[in-house]
Amino acid sequence: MPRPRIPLLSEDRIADAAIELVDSGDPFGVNALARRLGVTPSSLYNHVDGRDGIIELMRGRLGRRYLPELPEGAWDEVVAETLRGMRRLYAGHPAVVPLLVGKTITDPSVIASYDGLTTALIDGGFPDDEVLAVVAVLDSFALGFGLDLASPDDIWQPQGETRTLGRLLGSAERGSTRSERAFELGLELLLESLRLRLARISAR
Amino acid sequence: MPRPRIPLLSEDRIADAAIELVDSGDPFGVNALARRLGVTPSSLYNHVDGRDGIIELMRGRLGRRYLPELPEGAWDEVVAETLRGMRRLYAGHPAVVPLLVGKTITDPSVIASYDGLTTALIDGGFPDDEVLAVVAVLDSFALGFGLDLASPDDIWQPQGETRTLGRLLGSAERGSTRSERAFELGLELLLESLRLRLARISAR
DNA sequence: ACCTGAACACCGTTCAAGT
DNA sequence: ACCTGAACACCGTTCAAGT
Repeated sequence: MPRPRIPLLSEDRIADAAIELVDSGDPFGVNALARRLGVTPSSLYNHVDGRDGIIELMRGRLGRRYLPELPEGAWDEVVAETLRGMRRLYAGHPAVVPLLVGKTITDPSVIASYDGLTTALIDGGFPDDEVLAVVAVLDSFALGFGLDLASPDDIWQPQGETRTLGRLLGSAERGSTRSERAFELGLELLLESLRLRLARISAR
Repeated sequence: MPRPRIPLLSEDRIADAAIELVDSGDPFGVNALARRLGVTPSSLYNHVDGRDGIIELMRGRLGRRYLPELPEGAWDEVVAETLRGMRRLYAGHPAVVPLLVGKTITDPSVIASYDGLTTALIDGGFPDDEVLAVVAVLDSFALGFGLDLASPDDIWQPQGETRTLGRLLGSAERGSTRSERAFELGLELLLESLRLRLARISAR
């Protein structure tokens, strides 16, 4: 079946299938993705810039679905809203997180989300030369969390005796509840001290 | 050269060569590692449990080099000391960070480090059912930072106009200085509000 | 016990050929 | 413009053979 009248593939169809593939628990790969789309691996290269290109498409597709565009309100509301969006994205699709790390972000809607964050912080009164550091902190926190969600159920597997860790792991809440609590705790901690810091800056 | 009188390989030699390989910027792989060790890929399987096994060996080797064992002092000193150890580890070997994520931690010395963290928090007065969440927050933060260090120089690459992000990126400090400042900022923020939280808990 | 070399199934990517 | 099928270089892993 060469050159069908209406194309079998498109960027969106490829991105959606890729997300489905990864969500299903199967390892991500160009060949597996092609199989799922009922198509030859080489066909994909008519639409997409290789493996990394597909991953960037996934990022964009998910960003548009989960991240607020043009968030409004006070800086701390924007921060909370954006980070919660990231958390929902990562929680909904944990297995994609490891694919996203360490790759340059180009997707416009995701860029827009970070732009919203920086704009809110500037408008809120944080100094120019500090905003990117704050964004890096927030982003690291969220990403680290996403990876926590993507991790195997037992992140730590002590082989011998421990003083405290083993005991706590035994009685620990599992999975998403525990993780959501930890996330909200971290967000609260970060926001609280950011407010404090801003107050000190403003007082100068 | 089959079966030399003294073995060519050992876990430590393999781990060190793997770290060297990744630090050099070449992509990690069993074949590349074998080449660097002057050995056939299949030889490695006499010492090591495949690709993932090698990665866990790297974690252990680096953990022993950078993480405090049996840290002493107040809980917040232990937290700061441990996180700074992680930061130095990640900063010294950023390219290994992406390999470590999402894999179960079994190496005893790394386990011991997390055990030290949980023990310090318990001793400091944090309640049993909150400590693992706090550790998850701290770990997420550090790991996110490691990944930030491992990221390409331009994490964000806006294609079109932005309101703020583009301008800040233009005047941003680059590389490790910026990253270290952001790390210290984040650590400060987290510790400050953890202290606040603990004070509230104790006051109850 | 520890290394080699051949073999295996699989990976991402390129490209000529077809319509 | 968009798909196929063959081909390429490379990947991690297994295993019999050698000492």
